[in-house]
Amino acid sequence: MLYIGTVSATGQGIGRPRDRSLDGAILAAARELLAEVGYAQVTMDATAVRAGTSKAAIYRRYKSKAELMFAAGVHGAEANPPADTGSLRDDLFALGARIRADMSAPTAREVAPHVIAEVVHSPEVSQRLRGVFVATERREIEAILSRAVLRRELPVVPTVATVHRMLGGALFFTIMVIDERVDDAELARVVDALVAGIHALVGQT
Amino acid sequence: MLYIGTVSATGQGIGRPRDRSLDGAILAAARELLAEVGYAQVTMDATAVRAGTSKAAIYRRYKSKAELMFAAGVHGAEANPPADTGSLRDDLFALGARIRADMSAPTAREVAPHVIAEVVHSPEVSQRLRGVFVATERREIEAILSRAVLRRELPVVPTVATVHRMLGGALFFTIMVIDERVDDAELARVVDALVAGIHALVGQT
Amino acid sequence: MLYIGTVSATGQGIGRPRDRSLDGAILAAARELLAEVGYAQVTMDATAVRAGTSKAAIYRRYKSKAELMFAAGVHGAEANPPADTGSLRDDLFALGARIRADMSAPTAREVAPHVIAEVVHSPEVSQRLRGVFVATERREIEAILSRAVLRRELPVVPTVATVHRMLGGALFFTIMVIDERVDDAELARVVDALVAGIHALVGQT
Amino acid sequence: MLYIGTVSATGQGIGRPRDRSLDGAILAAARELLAEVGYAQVTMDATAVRAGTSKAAIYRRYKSKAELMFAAGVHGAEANPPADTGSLRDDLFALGARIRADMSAPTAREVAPHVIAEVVHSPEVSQRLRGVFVATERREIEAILSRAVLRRELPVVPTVATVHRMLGGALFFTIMVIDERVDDAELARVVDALVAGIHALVGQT
DNA sequence: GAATAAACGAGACGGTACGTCGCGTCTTAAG
DNA sequence: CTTAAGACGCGACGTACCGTCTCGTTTATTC
Repeated sequence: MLYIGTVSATGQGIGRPRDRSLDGAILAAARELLAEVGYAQVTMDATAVRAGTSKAAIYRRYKSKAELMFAAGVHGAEANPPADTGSLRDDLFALGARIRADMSAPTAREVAPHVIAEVVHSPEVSQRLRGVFVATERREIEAILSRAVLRRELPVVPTVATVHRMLGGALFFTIMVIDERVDDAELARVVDALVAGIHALVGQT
Repeated sequence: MLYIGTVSATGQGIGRPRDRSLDGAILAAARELLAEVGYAQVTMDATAVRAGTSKAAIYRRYKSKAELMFAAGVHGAEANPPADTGSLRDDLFALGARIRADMSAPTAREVAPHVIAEVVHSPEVSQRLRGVFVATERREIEAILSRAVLRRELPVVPTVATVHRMLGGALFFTIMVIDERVDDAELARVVDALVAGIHALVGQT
Repeated sequence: MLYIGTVSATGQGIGRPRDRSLDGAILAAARELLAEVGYAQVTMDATAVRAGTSKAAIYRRYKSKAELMFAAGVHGAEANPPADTGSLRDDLFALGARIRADMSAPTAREVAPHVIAEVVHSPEVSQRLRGVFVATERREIEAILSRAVLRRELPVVPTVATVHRMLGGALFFTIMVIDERVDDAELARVVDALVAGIHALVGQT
Repeated sequence: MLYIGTVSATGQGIGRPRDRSLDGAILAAARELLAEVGYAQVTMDATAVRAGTSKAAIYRRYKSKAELMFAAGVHGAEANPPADTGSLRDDLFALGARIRADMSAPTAREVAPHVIAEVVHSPEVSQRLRGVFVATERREIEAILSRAVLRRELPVVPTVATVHRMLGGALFFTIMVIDERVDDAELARVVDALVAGIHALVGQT
């Protein structure tokens, strides 16, 4: 879900080459600890020990604990846009189901609050968040809405940001803040209401 | 907005009574520092100095920095339910505007992420959050929806939780996560879509 | 052994009179704790609780922890000069045995090091120590030596301070510093050597 | 004079080696502060600042303030046994003069009381004290007495411990407890008495 | 008998130091 | 040049204790 990205250059060239297997070991160790003890209790020392390496190796790859945690909180950030289901309603449901899954991942639940805590202080984090994560979701929503227009379900594409807010917000808020699970029935209610809202936004009664 | 609550007992009874003026001084100091330097940079020592007291006095009232920050992040938690505006749409707009204001407060923006970070680990925090903050908002929404039913705008009261998720979620997500401001026009779009969604939920076309 | 003395005035006169039973309760509590946990681990709060009273009552009697500990470390400071045994050697042995007993008392062993730690910094403590404790012992030694002169064991009274240093020092050093017990045989050796030394000091071969 | 010894392992081997220059800086800082403000007023923070380092570096070397103070109270513990002066009396005077100097050192006067305060509670401290400090002095006294036997001043070597008690005790007691200076005349009196006592111990009239 | 004045218990208060912990950097030897 | 190991500077945390204070209450003496 989140993708904030690592920072360090590859370091290819002269000298001893970087041990690529450490990349995975470090991330795996970080993810495990994240899930086991939680963000605040993860320490760089413990991560290094778990990964069978040293702090120096970690700091050569991530410039801070926050960077490492961000990286560890990311699934793969791979763009796997849900396929066309044939209707606006089902497309939104499929997207909602994927977002729900992403947000429910333990590592995501650990890391997300700390990312949004930094948003206020770091324009850079704020921009990376919008540029990668938000932009991806909005692109997917735009694709879904465009398909609906092609399908003649909608006359025009409504404000993408508004749709995004309502779908993503409802899920984020419920899962992260209210700490409730979203079952399929509830997701269906949200999506149904959202579809009605979308029609209202584009001026259909 | 947030109310997590202090923990310490009142201490009434025998012995020197708590200096009630310190309660305010400590909270004020914490709020000022929170707004000035941000959650992570607030220190208990600095708070004590700013409040003109000592760490011991703070720890007599809050059992950790987190508790103090939570308390400081609370506005007043006063229930000031928006008055009846005469229509469902305007009632929701007014409520949305108040929630927007609460969430935009600097102290709330600082503290909220840390609260939701603890939700996963502390059932107690989770319950306090739901029991106070969420319950209050849902009660207000229920009142609004009930008035709409009385007004014959709606045939029955729809699922309150769903409405809450969509309104609160859209605002929280936009303000805290996406880090965008919500102007009146955008709030109107959200509320309009939500009203349409509410009608859909209760089975009107 | 040590007598440093309490400080507070009696407080007789108008108002509620001091509860004299507290005097004993406080001292007893302090002595018990001193023996149980040691000087550093005795706290004023614990002493108050043990004595069934409050810190205020203690601080009305002693102006600091050090004062209380000093008082608690004192036996009775009662002057009970050993009776005339009939010979210099036996008089010194009897005195040595009493000093040995005083120094071996658990409370004395706890308090004495802290008293001598203050000697360097507080001329007042230094003077009180010399004026009460040292002066008493030297008076006793002078009495013993005078009796020996009367008995014709010695031609004149030697330097009292030197005799005091050697007897008191040997015992203090062995018990407090070297942490060895002084049995009667060893005490006898010390006293015998001291008697010979005394004769040397007054010029007898 | 006192040697209690540091505790931490050398830390030789892999990893960044201990900065040996810090060892000296920390000890020097501790000694300075000890002499300037006294044991109780020395703080670990101030010591760290004075040494140009951090508390962590100190605690890596000493496991508590007491350990550091003990180490700082030690002169050099270098065994510099006084040379043969040609007579028992002068050998003892020379040794007494050196002990007097050691005990008069400000750091020793500060630390010694606290060491002997711990003797009662810590068998380890008690043993270290006896094993290093007492053993060294007794070895020196034994050497002196053996030379006297070779010189035919004495028929046999008397009980070393008794001689040690009387010499060391008289000095310790006078300097640390009674808080009086020991001038050469007084030291001579003590030594003369002691020599007579030694002869008595070995059976000469 | 009421007023006064101080002792009492309980416990909060300001201050200060302790010892611990984690971050991110630096330094070594080994590869 | 990377790695493993671990020391380093920094700075905050939460705890503990001292000696003071502020209450409400109790207990004598004085008016």
